[in-house]
Amino acid sequence: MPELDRPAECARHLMPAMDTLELLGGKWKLLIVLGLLYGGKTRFKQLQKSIPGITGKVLSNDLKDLEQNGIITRTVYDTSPITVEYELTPYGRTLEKLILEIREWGMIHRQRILSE
Amino acid sequence: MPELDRPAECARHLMPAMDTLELLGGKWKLLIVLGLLYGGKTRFKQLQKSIPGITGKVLSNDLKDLEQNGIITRTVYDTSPITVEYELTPYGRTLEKLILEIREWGMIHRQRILSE
DNA sequence: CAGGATCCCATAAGATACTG
DNA sequence: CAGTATCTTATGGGATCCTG
Repeated sequence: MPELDRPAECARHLMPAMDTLELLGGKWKLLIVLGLLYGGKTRFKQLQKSIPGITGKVLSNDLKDLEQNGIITRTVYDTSPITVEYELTPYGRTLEKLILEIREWGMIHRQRILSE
Repeated sequence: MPELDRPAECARHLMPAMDTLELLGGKWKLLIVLGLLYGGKTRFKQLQKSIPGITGKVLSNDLKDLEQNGIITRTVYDTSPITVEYELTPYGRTLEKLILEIREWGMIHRQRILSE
């Protein structure tokens, strides 16, 4: 039996996971997507309020990043003052299962911590 | 219809996700767990080779962290030189579904990127 | 309202050398 | 082999102020 081809193993097993980590990495991105999953189309300020602790700058940066990755869309309305709404794309919504799973595990983990 | 109780919403929806992020956060922890999922009981050096790019220091730190969180066990064998093996705990294995899901999404994402 | 511009800092992570 | 110690750097993120 030949040794495992490590580089190939890496490409097939680890790299896709790294891709996801890169896309949703950082402290807030996943929570932003989660917020949009629950809130639907949401304005900037409203989104910020739904994620206690996040600053405007970080939210702005992360939203840009998510938009460039095709996860969300940004729509500007020419009101006065202007309003901007963010929304998950269909592609972004493919993250739903994953994110709910992450949250689910966290809930179980919380039970475990509390019952210790 | 009353306004949503934001703090409570936060606690129920966002905090569990943050918990998981904290536990698996950083650049490598998830890959370490993934490596142990695939490789089973694994020695330090072997684990390092299975995760190209990770340095000994980071691997060591992350393993300590995962051990303290009950995700993995560390077993020292009194050979010469000593060998140390790491293994997922049953609790750690509850992360399997989640981690495979993360990888799965990354694979689909990869397809999407390549076919653009 | 939605964010850009700045400044600042803590910390994660990399490089390297060393040890029981 | 399985780490630890030390140093260095990059950057993610926080705080604050400003603007169309």
